[in-house]
Amino acid sequence: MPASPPAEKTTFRDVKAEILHRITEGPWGPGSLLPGEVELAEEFGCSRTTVNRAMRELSELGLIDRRRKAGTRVRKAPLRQARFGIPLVREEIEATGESYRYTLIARRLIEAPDWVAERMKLGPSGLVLHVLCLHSANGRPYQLEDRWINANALPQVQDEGFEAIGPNEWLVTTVPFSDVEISFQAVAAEGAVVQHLDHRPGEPVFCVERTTWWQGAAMTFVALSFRPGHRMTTRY
Amino acid sequence: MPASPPAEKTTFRDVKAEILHRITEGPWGPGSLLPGEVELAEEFGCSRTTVNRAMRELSELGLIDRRRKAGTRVRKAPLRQARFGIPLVREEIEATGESYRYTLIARRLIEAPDWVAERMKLGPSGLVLHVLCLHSANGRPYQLEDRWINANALPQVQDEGFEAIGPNEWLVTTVPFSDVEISFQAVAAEGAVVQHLDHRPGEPVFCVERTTWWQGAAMTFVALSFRPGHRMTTRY
DNA sequence: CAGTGGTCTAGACCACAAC
DNA sequence: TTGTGGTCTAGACCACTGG
Repeated sequence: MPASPPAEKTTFRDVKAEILHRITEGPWGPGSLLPGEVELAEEFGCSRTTVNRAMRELSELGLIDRRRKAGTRVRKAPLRQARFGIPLVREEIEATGESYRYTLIARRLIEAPDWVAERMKLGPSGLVLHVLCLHSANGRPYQLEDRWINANALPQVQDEGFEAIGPNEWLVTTVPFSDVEISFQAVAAEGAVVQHLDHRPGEPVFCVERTTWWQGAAMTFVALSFRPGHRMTTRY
Repeated sequence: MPASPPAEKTTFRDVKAEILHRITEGPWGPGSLLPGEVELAEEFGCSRTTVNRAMRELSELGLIDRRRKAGTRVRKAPLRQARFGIPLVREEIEATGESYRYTLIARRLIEAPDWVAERMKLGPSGLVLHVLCLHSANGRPYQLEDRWINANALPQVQDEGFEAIGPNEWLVTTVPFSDVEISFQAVAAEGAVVQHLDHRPGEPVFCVERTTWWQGAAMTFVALSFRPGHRMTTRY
């Protein structure tokens, strides 16, 4: 006689997919109340733990709203959130099949200018290493990196010439961080951006700024300017 | 005699925090191999399940790399990823304490122009509802919404005048979606953006484009242009 | 092949919040 | 007060993959 088929267990992925299905195409429209975990566990023939994990993940995705005693409801307006990967420039470029090149433009150890000191919340005598460098794709300018590194907190940075590798790559493998603030904006091209990035003065530039903190102190602040026409894209 | 203290159980949060601590400030530097789940469970006096959840979440955060048989390692270059919330404009504005106002500028039912048809992958005779509207904060223009809605897939949209509420709010409570593509860029101000958003021609504009799909068809495409100086910021 | 993570289970207790 | 989700446990089997 044939052995009974493996009788696959219901996985939390199965449950998650089925609930998702019922939400997007089935009977559970926006605002509706879902059955409790126990009930669903019975229906799906699995343990409550499994249902719980499925629903927890849907909750993290922002599709449902869970409250003790009140139960689980489908969100009326799904929490819209997008995740962006922030790759190393080198990887971003090489991923498209283009060749990557790094060029150091300037490197100075100085007192932080006021605006930088403010951004990084440096006290007086804020010694910083300022590095300006260019990342190119197939020989054409791709991204200009305007980097400021806290030289008091990271004295070893003074031994780095950054002739061959960018501060970006040095930092990620050397400096821990606990907190990152990142912002996107559109600015008008000027100065170094015009000079090194094939921009005409006043032309729109997509710009990313990032401050990295560790133990309450800013380790580094960077302004990244991209070549004309750059887009940052994601799907979810 | 005093009852013995509650003898708090170790939670997965405790474990997560402790591991995080050892990674960022302790002995587990980038690249190092962490103890196995069983070993950690013994050390922390909890079940393997608890350790597993803690490590799974750290893995989702991109801080550690887990592989069967190989064990768990601290990532050399932490996966950089940023999460951006995509709020309704109304909420974004009201959250800052400013007053919100909606203004309909234009509404036309037309054949999709080529560039829109391409974006939304519409076939021939792609009927779309085009809505242009403005979101203001404290009476000043804040965001211009250039919206295209698939009128074949969503015939009921033709009954909506959009005089009082924006297509944005109508859509989120009406149309399900399975897939979203979003992109950010810097563009030069022109046309309606200049006319309605206090931009001078050629001035940089921060622009978000979003296409929303359901069951393989594009439901809507929108281009959002922000007032001068707008920043999109997040922390993680 | 054997070690490590991935997941399921059945049961339990608890915290919160709606009633 | 009581129902619902949040979490822990101890044990089990399995899947992947490195050596």
